[in-house]
Amino acid sequence: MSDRTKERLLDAGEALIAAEGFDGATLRQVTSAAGVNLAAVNYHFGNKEGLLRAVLVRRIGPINAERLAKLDDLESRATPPTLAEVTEAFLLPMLAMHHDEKGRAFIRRLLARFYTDQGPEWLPFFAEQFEEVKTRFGAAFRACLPHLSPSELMWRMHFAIGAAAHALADESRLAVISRGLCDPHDAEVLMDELLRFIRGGLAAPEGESS
Amino acid sequence: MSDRTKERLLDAGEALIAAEGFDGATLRQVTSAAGVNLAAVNYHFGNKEGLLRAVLVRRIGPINAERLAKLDDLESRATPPTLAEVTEAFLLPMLAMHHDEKGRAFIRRLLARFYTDQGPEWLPFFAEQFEEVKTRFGAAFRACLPHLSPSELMWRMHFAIGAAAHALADESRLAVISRGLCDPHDAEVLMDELLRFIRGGLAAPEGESS
DNA sequence: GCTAGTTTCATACGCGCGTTCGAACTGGGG
DNA sequence: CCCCAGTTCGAACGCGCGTATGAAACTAGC
Repeated sequence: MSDRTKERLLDAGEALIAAEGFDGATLRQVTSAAGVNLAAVNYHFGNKEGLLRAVLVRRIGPINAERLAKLDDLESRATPPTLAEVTEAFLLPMLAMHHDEKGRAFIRRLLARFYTDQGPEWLPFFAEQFEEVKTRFGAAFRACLPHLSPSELMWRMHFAIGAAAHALADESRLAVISRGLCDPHDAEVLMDELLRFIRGGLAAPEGESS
Repeated sequence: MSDRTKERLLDAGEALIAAEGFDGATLRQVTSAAGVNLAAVNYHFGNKEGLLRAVLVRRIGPINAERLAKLDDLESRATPPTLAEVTEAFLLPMLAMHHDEKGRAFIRRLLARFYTDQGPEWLPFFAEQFEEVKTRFGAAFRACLPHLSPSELMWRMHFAIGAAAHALADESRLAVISRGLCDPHDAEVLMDELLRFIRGGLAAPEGESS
């Protein structure tokens, strides 16, 4: 049965690429962890990069679907959504993955890393994966923040994503610099603080020009 | 002359590691770009990782020195520094590097990337490099934001660094998602918007607990 | 129970990597 | 003039990588 092998490869590939990075994880490690033959990756995914694409798509798809579903809910109500609600609809589906170990590993070492780290060759891939989310949430944020110019809103969404990606990617730096005061694994506090910071940043007074 | 070779290696190493990543850049590329023998890296820096450390130290040192100098200036005045001033003292030395091509490449692909991307084995290195900056600026921010609990301040500094690292690391994503509305290379606008966002985030209302 | 198609397997190839080593070179002090 | 410590050089080693290939094993339909 082919599906079994494919799934095992996706699982092992996700875990190992998350742990070691795309270059760091070798096909020998992946196939051996999956309990399949070395050649299986090339048979099922063409090559190593094909495996990475499949791993990313499998995780990103559901997250973005949930984001859009939450936004649908908000927009189907009588009253227009607030900034806090739109922000939550955007961030919660990602933060929810923090609850299980595998999801956390994926988001930290794969999604956040690749989103920060991507070479230009991955831009079309990400643009396609996030196209609908970007459009829909851009409009929703604009409705909450009518005082911002379009470009200013784009800048701030960009910064917000950066803050989120960085916070999610962090495993231990925060614990070290805060001397144990903050625990980056505590998803609830993280979400709380992150939402507050991002709302504050998004809602900051507009600049004088443009 | 040894210093010449060392410097050429640092220059070439910085450029190539920034362009290709640490794993991606090969010693053959680096030494050939530097016009020196392949073995020179191992002679002068011990091994490939030694070269990376030297590259990082050469750039990070002056940035942090300038940060602290700016903070000294602020604190030697009669009136206590404002949040905006402390934020600028922290961010400007990094953003100033955006003005020349090499500095930009370094900060984007090396500093931002490594700060996000570091494995646990690099934590002591970064902790040592940033120890004084963290302590001094932590105190300065706390003086500006007395309503925040220590842990809440740490979280927000963490998010602020994430937003900055992400914004600095970006080469073209913002231009794509904004459909050309925003130019991530425009250091002046970037600084302006980033400062505004971060001030807004840092100054957000405090949470109810802890 | 044979056959055609799909999937898995063992194995090998070629390549480029980081590192090593001893010889060749260099220039300033005896 | 030569010596010697510091530096550069060419060449090689061993290794692990991604990929390719062809045979073996499996799975259904007739």
